[in-house]
Amino acid sequence: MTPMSEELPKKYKPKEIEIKWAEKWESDKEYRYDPSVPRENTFVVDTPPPTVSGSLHMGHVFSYSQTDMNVRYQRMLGKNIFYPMGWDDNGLPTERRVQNQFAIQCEPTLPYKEDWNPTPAPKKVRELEKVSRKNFLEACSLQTEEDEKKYEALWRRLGLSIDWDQNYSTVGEHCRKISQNSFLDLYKKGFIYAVESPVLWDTTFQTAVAQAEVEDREKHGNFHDIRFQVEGGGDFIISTTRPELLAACIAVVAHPDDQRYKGLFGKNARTPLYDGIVPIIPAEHADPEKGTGIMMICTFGDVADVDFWRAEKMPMRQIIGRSGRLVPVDFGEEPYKSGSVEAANAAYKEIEGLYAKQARTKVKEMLEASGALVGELKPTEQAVKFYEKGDQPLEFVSTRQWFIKILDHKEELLAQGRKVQWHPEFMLKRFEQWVEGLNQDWCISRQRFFGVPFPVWYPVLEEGELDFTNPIFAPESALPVDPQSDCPEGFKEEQRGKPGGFAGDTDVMDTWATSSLTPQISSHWGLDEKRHQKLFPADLRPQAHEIIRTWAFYTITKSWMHEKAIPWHHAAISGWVVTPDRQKMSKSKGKAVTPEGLLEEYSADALRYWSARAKLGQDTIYDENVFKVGHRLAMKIFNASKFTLMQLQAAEADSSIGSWNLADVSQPLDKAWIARMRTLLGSASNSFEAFQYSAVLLEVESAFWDFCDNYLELVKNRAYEGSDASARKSAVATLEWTLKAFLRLLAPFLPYITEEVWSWRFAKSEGAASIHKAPWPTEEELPLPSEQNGTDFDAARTVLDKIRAEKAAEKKSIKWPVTSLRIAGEAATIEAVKRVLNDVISAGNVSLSAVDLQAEEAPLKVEVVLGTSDGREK
RNA sequence: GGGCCGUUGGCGCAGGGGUAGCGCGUUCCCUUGACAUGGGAAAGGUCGCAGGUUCAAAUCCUGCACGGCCCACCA
Repeated sequence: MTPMSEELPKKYKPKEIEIKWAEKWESDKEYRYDPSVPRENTFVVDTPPPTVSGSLHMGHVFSYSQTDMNVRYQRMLGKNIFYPMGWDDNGLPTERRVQNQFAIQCEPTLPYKEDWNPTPAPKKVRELEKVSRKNFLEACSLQTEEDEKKYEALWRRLGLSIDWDQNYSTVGEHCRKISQNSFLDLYKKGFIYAVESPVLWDTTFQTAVAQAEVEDREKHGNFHDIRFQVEGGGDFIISTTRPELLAACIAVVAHPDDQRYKGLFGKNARTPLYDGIVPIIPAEHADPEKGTGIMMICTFGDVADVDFWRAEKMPMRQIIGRSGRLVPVDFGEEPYKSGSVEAANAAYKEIEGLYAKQARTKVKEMLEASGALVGELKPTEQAVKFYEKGDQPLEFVSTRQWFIKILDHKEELLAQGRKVQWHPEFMLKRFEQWVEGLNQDWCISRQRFFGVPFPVWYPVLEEGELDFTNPIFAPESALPVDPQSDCPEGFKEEQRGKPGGFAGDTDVMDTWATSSLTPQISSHWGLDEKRHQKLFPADLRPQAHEIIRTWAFYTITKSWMHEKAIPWHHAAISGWVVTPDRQKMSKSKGKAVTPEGLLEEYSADALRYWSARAKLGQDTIYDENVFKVGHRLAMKIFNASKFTLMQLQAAEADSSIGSWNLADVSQPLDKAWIARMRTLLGSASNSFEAFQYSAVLLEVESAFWDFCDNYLELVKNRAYEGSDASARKSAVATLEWTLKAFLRLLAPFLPYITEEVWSWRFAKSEGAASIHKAPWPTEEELPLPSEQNGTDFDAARTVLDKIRAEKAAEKKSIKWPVTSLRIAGEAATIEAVKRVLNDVISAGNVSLSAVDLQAEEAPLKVEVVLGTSDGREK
């Protein structure tokens, strides 16, 4: 008879609850993957490894929570869950941060210093300390380890049900091994080649970049109208925004049908300033409508130039160097050509060593002085290609790079993409459009430091030159290797860099070349075949839409190239978090709000609730009001559960009641409520199967409020102190099952409050210590459906609503007595009302004698008359 | 220029051939046996515009406008 209610907590204190359970889940190793379970009972997630670049933001909270909801649902279905976390810590973002944090710069020629330790530098240091590659990499690791601890703490606090034993870092040994192995495998399979050719080049970072990392930015430019002379007489005007490339001009082209220039084809033009002699050639890609219709081809202004240069086998006059400065050239030597060498060299000396932009201004001045510039500059807006992380325009620079052949396989890759189920479906279009628009093979080498090196060396020839035609590959068994510090087989370290010896490939791989292997990294591809078979392909790839062209595309590509397989069955594409004016929440815009701060202010459950409200693929507005709504729901769960348990405990304390189960549900109102719940269970499961977690939440939430506001109100008197034992049993049996069902339905979204409430009673009674391993509620828990539907419940609610409205209109409290209740309507409705009448009059404080029911051929009519006093005598 | 998504009460969203829904906000009311971090009620929309299909269109089709995103455009 001890009232257990005293054991129930009085107030909802989210922070206490959440920290308590987060710790418990960790110490119980609640979310570990079980390798002994067969594949078909396992659900495998290919989690995105967040870039380790300082801090996680609300966009991360948003999308990672959404994945966790799907995962928790699968776990409750009884699936063994493989849900790893990785850190994408290699690559440029880390290098840049380390450079700023410690004021250091990598200088690969320097020797390693044992006793050197990175120390955080004061804010504005101009001089960067030059350190060896190895020291630099150590600083990188130090920085990322610290961040990764912070990241993990946040994920745990947010309640992500990750198996932390599966953690990996993309620059760690395991990933280097897989990544290098992938390189070797693709090389063997003929998908990889190395070639020296013009590639997209970032002059700031001094590295090649891939098409996928390029973005267009609108920039101001100016058309310079420049007069060219024609050999043997005549002239024409070219309109260009890049006059600094005049020295790199290799040809002049116009459309073959362009009457204005037809007569010039076959002749040579003479460039101003340099008197360069270049052929005038017809070319289809010249647009008569643009500029003056005749244009110069330079090495290299754009992709069209590269294509033309390659197709026509023209000479290469590469005047822009790797750093973006103009390199020295001699117009007296091939491949340069000039009618007046000395004047040309003198003119070029003026711009040699300048950056392209500076050279542009200088060339304009020189053209003006020489009289070759016609008229004024004409301003224009133009799209300029930039590396997405860079702030200087990309140039085409001819360098030796490793490539993966994707252009030859567009059709196969499209077919692979179509085998994946995309959520939402239209995201497949993004994938297809990207693949169709590809125009370069995937350049995977980067002239950087913090990354996975290529497992390759080159023989050094007698002259000290490298023999690129005979690369020496590391054997698979030796991986991972660092060709800068490891020796190839059959060589000694002393032979490094010496004629007859070897030299290591100095490049590192594109970070995507590694992260495109996340399914294989998790499955231990090439290392543990049994495990690989169990974890590959994965079930679910969650990711954001802006990286469909990189991460999704490259992952599909690699899986196809390695094993002719798709990497995962489902791709769930999340939207963005945007500001109220629909801008993407960027770091600068979202600075004021950190996930940590919001967790303090609200709760993990509230943040998760906000995440859960948005559909896949749909942007969501950052709105703290929604956190409040989530908080309110959690609190309601707390209070309504407490109240329900009090009813159960009161009934248990009554010896005339005994125990109960769903077979005891006998009252029409209860049966109707169960019928309503049955519908809910069916559609919740359906929606979750389609990864439509937001639809589940919406529906469950609305049913839950209906439960609290209506069913609980209607049934509480009968449950609490009903004199009829069987009616009372019916009530408590319904209440108990309903609460159990709601808690489980809400558990994927609000894992903390539901776990807390579950622990009050059901952890024991149901034999599932954690709600997150309790079975997902389905119709099978319910007795076979009777002829009952929700009608009786609807009837009760309708009448109760009328009574409430009348009391509100009369400004009376909800308890105010009703002295007359007349209900008229169709016979079926009246019958329904009759069946639930006892509950209605009890909830509405109506005396039974005051009720008058009339069946008639007319819409439902309810008349409520209130008493003149509140009925309390004293 | 091509593609995709969206346009529903002040705001945020759901619905998707058959009498317009939810939440927030607003107004009014209520200290009812868990919950005032609460409860009840009310006001508020001819579902972007124009055509078409249909007995019936917010819902399907066509066109347009506006917003967003992706891609292309670099003389």
